[in-house]
Amino acid sequence: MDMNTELRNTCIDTLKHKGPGNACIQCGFRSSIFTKLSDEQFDKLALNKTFANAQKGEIIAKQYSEIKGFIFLRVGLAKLTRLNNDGREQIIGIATPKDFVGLLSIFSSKTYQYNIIAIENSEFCIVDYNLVLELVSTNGDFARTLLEKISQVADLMMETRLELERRQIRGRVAYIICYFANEIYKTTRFDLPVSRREIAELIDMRVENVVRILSEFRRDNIIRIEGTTIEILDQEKLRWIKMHG
Amino acid sequence: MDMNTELRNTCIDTLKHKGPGNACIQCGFRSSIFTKLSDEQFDKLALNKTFANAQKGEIIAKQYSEIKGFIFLRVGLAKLTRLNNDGREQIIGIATPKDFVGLLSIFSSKTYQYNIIAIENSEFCIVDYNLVLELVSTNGDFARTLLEKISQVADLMMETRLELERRQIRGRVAYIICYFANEIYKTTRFDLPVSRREIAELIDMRVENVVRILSEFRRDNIIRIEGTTIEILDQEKLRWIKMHG
DNA sequence: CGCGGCTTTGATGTTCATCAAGTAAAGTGG
DNA sequence: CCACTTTACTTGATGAACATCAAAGCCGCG
Repeated sequence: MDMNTELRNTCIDTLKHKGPGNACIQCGFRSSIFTKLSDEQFDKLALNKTFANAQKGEIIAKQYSEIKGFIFLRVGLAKLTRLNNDGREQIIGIATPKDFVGLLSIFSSKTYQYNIIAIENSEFCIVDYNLVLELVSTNGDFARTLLEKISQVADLMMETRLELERRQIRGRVAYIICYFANEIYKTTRFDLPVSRREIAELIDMRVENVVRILSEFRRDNIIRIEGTTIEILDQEKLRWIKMHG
Repeated sequence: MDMNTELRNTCIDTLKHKGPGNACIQCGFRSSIFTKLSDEQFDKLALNKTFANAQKGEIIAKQYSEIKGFIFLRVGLAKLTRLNNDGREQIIGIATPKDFVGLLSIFSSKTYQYNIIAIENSEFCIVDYNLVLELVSTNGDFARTLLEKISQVADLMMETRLELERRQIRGRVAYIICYFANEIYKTTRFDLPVSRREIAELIDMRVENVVRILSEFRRDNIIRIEGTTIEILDQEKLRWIKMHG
């Protein structure tokens, strides 16, 4: 966690510095969607943002609560969830570092459409909502960047849902394991940040079946499980199941 | 179809008129997302748009083909589809009059992410892509309107997918019938514009099961079916199935 | 007429949710 | 520190929901 604390210090420092153009470079905040802002505009933004962190399991934002600002996830992982009418919790997606969490629906409503809950200890910045709106109105290039970003997020989200929908349980579990390995941790061996129940909620299946498939994968030497750690042993076979399972 | 031809004439007329602020009022084109444009800006847009129509079944835009412009559906209905890796056609959603079809992913890629196919005889306008981009850059208020619109579309799309996902087949079929009745035709008696197969693709089920459930609904006097016409007889029961089925 | 596409119904097997029960791990209060 | 509760994980058995296969009727069209 050396890098994380270093990042935090960097960003907190820049809050005091407020040297034009230097702020928040290392944590990727500026390069995420704010490249088209002038130094003055960006500094104003940087000064009006607040820093916060959340322990694993902590709620960062509640569904239907008023939107206070844009949430930029600096370090950690968070899940987006929503409560169904029938009382079941559904996980929409997972936010990774450098994401603006819930960006997609932020312009359509005064309230968050989803719960945002940390699934790893997380650090994030909250940028004032009205300030961003003002910038959209006054800086067209920034607005265009934002449009592109939102469009990308939407595409990715739909793609994920549609891909999951058409798969059966084996394919879905394989999909999720690959997702964590390739998209998030970029390694074949990682600590699962979510419980079996959460995996089930993420792929719209039942806990028991998720467990069953994981056991099956283990029995077939496709993965190894040690506590919360998962290691992919047979990438080929897993990919095959992901595509055809 | 009197109203439709009237609308078409209206819009085609305005192309010749180009009187500031008067163009395309009746077909809802301007009020959709262009309210924040100056009259000059809007007129330039209106002059650079092309009018087209598509017969039922005709392809308006192909997945992965280059984006020529923003497609504004004036009259008719269109489905958004995509081809899965396994060769199955999946229907993402249905576009209704006054929709900018595929707006959601239009800023993220140079190519259309979905097929757009007319499921009723349709009329649409295509607005030049680069012109809109230019307007985004130069008119911040317009950009903001666009952001709100995209955000709404994204929310609605996700909502629909998530709602469908968690239902079983009876609930899904009921959901779709209600959707056509309430959202599209706004009457309890209407002509289904889609085949049984298309309903199946829309709700991610098999044709046979869709047919079975429709027959079941008919047997239980929930709906009446005459050819392609569907009439809802027991709205209460249908709504109940939609919610709890 | 005959062909292909769409629709419909029945029979059958697979997949998955549910129920049940038990183990392990982790927190809680005395 | 230990009994006690709670929560997560795991496996098996059973039934419900759905896909698949098969077959037949219908309709439009060349």
